[in-house]
Amino acid sequence: MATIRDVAKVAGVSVATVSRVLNENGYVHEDTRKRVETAMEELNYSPNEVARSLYKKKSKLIGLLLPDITNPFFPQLARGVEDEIQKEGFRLLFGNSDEQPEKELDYIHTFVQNNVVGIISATNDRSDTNYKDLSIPVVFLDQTSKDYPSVYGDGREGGRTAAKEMVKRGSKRITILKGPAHIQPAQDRFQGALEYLSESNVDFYVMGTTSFAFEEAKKWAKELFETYPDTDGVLASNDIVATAVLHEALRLGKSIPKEVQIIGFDDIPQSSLLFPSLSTMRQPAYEMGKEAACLLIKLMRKEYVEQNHVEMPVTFIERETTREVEVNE
Amino acid sequence: MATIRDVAKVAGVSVATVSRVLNENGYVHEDTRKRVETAMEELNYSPNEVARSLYKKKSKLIGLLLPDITNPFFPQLARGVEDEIQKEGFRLLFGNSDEQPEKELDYIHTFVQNNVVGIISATNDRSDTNYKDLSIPVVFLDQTSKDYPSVYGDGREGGRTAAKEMVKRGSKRITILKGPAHIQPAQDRFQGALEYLSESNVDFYVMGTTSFAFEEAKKWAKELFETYPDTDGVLASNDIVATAVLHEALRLGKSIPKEVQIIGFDDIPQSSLLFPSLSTMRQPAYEMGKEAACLLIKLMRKEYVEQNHVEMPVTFIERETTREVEVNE
DNA sequence: TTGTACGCGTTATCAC
DNA sequence: GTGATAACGCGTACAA
Repeated sequence: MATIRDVAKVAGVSVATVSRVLNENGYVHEDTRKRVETAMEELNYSPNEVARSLYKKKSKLIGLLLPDITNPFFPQLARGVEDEIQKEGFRLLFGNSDEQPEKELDYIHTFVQNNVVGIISATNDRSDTNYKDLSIPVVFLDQTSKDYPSVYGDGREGGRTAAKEMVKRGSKRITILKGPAHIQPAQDRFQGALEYLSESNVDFYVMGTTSFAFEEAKKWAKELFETYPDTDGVLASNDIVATAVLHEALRLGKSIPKEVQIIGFDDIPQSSLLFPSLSTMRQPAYEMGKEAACLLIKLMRKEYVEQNHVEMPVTFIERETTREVEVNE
Repeated sequence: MATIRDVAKVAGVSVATVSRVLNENGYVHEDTRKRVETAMEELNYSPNEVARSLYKKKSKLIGLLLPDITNPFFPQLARGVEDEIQKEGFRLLFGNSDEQPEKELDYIHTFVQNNVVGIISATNDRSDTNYKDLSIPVVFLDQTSKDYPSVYGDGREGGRTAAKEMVKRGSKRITILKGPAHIQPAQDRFQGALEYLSESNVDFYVMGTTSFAFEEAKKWAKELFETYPDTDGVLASNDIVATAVLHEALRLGKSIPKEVQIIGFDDIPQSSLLFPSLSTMRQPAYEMGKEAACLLIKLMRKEYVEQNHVEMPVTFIERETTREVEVNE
């Protein structure tokens, strides 16, 4: 690895001059610039980011913290973030928290230890205390926050819309699957759905759940149809749970969407591949990632941002687990 | 951020001593150690990884390069890697190459610029030239390599097994979907299947494809049944393609697995959720990730490794797109 | 327009 | 046992 000193020697100048052509600041004669540049070529020089980072107390790294990349909703988010920051020359320091506070704290720690210039976090820690003392910008993703900039889908409205679309399609005894209490977005959707159904004239049940893991979801799906056998519509807290419900309904021989309608949330890639394909509320994950990255970059540059909290639209994706709208309604 | 100097001052010792207790080397009196440790507590000190990295020319970072985390096969790999290296205190510098050589090169560049201690690469660059001049260990993942350590599923045998299982279950006119030419694992599977079918007494067709994207796969699926309408068994190059084939077959009103059997490859999470669920050759992605990480760590520590190339078993997962074995055969 | 010298926070090598 | 001090590679006052 050639250093700036080597380049200086070969070019017959001082390190300061090399640094100047490198960073394109300060005056430097055209001829010397050429000499330096050819020297760089010759030595195949490229500046040491670590030394830079040490001196400037700023790296070109951004920390990305996800609950679990294995959950199909997150790869899209991650790609959105990466594609956006990559354009600006930033790279990703990446970790999964598994929703464990210690892991989360640990990653935040390594982020600052490595001089990251910003953090994007999609974890569900509502306390935010982990981020209190940070001197770098933090953007929360897929999560609302009073104190911090954030990018999230409009869960409340999404929940309302899901409920509305289901009622519009004729379900009369709807079960809402209330997602894990500690996951804010899940609660928002639930609230939205609850609001709408409360105002409507259909019966509904509420069933609590505690995670988004498919294996667990299977159990709730089973429980759902045992406890509320007359359910004719299910508002699932996300697509994974919806998938489990769909499977269970099929297993019980129920006709979908004729006897039971199902609407999921997120529109993860596999939802369109199910059979019947899953009607769902789409969250624009990739765009959300991009948006969060944009926001973070603006924040890092201390540019003015009109809106610290960007709420992304959640749209109904009509597929095969919902019926046609009843026209005479 | 407290520095080592601050700690030294508070503890009334020199930075050298602090460094010694920090790194647990050299002699240091029990009493002074205590003083230093309490000083650290007090200042909430934690060493600056960047400075360390600069001096030692080694960070605690490992570079992970994937083709595309959005492809459902890779999140599992990534998790395997992360879980393993995390235990040893390493963190991930992460990037997607999109199979673009420039991006790949760019990421490798930032990896070395940031003093990573090792690289795990799952890209499909067969040239390997990008990695030639690296002074740090590299492990290829989901990919064979003569020159570099690597971890991969036994594609050849997987391909053979897939073909065998399909023949065993009675398909007589099998179409092999030959995956993209530049993706080695896909070619291995293809070769394996080809081998077996060549030796067997069933007819078969071969159809080329050029990517693993679902939207493209749909077209090939369509083409497949147009070109070879009498196909009664499809050996897909991976689960994404298999899914497309399954959908097309269903669309055409073919009965699965009665008229057409389908076997995928990878066993991505969604395969079990399809309807009918997809029979496939399982690659243990998570374990492969772990294995690659283990290997890399051993390499970094210059420990002896019996085997630079670890081949993981690929197993047949029998689900609903294949029939029962015909007993009287 | 260019060069010198120092500091960024650590670790390691010497003296003491 | 402990303390100066020189690296590590780079950026930047300040001097020339």
